[in-house]
Amino acid sequence: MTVAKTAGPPATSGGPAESELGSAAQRERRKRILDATLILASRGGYDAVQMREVADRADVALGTLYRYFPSKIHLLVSALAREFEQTRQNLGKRPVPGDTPADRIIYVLNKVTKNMQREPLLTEAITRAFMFADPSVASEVNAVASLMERMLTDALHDGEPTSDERAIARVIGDVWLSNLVAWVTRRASATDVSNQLELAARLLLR
Amino acid sequence: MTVAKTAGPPATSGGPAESELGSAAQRERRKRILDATLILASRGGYDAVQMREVADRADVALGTLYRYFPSKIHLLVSALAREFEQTRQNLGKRPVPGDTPADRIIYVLNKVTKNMQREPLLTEAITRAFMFADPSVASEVNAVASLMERMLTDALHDGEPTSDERAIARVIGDVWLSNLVAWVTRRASATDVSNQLELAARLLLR
DNA sequence: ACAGAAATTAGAACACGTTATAGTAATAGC
DNA sequence: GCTATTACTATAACGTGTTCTAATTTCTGT
Repeated sequence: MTVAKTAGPPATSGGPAESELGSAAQRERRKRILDATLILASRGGYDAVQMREVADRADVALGTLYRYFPSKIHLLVSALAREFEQTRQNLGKRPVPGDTPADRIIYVLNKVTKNMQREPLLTEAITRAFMFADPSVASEVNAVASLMERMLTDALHDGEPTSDERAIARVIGDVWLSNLVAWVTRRASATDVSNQLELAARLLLR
Repeated sequence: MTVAKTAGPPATSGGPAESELGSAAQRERRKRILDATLILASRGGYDAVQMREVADRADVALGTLYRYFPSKIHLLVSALAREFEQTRQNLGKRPVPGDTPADRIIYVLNKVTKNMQREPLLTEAITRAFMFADPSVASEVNAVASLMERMLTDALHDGEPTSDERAIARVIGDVWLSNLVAWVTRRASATDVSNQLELAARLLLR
């Protein structure tokens, strides 16, 4: 006889403002978990993020880890979301340099790409999780995707983007993602990625 | 003391013509393995492709399966390569209909997309494998990627594509891949995918 | 302050990809 | 044909993601 699930802990997905869910202790736990995840990921990539190890480092029981993040994929994608949020805030601080929309987009893309090259193993871990996600992670993945889209449309100009611009941003986001995957699997070098992105931006924004 | 690896069986990766590697019995085994893989994948998706089950159905020992395909990912990507090869041959039979390059590209994209929607679980299995691949699968992945690129440049017109055209084809391939992933994870509907692809094609080929 | 509910813990248990081992069959070079 | 090498089989074993259980702690409402 199946029993209704318990109410559950701070939901993983993207409610209004994650920072205010649950008690202080719970927010602390969540933070420790994500911190441990990022440390392990930057040191050893996807394979090094082992659930038992994450739980240990975060000082929570394995069961608790799973209560907060129902799978390794959820965990990594959520970690990505947190990082991304931060990147975007950093970018948002000052206006994007560049004279044309294409230049500004390329600037943003290069910035993000360089960021990821600084932590290749972290990028590998997170990218693979992102790409391996199944429907149960859809909301987290969508959160990241629309963050990306917003980052790109913001680079085009101030204010609301037109629907054409949003389409362009999405296409560029797609190209970026594909190239990220290619880079992670070493099918493309860093300069390959830059070139491809620049080329795509110029093709779309001419 | 590490001993040199044995010569090994029919290599998985993309030599000149796969069909002629190894003895007839080996080619048979390889075929049975890939057939079993596709059957399981179409029935239950990625998770249903279990190595023990594949080996059973293909009437080979588990060890043999691993001798032919060093991992589940290799297996699925190789299965994809075989299918893709076939799709391309089907497409190649008659000239692509459509008056403009954009129309022809869109035609091809819709064709491929419809194909994949006919076997959603198979597509899910294969897409996830493709996206989860690590550097050790790079050559197989590259083989599929360039097949895709060729399919798209062929749709533009006869003969050798210019470098701009190849860039466009690659961008469209990227968009296609991203949308495929989105479709598989149910973040995008079939019509979403069609629309996105059409939009991208028009933006790039105007 | 207390009872009941929910969350957390420690640890066993399970599933499936992968690796390792020992024995048997097929094959190739002579 | 004979033997050394290679391929294959059957099966056990291991690692890590995930689930389950029982006991304990923390929280919540009164």
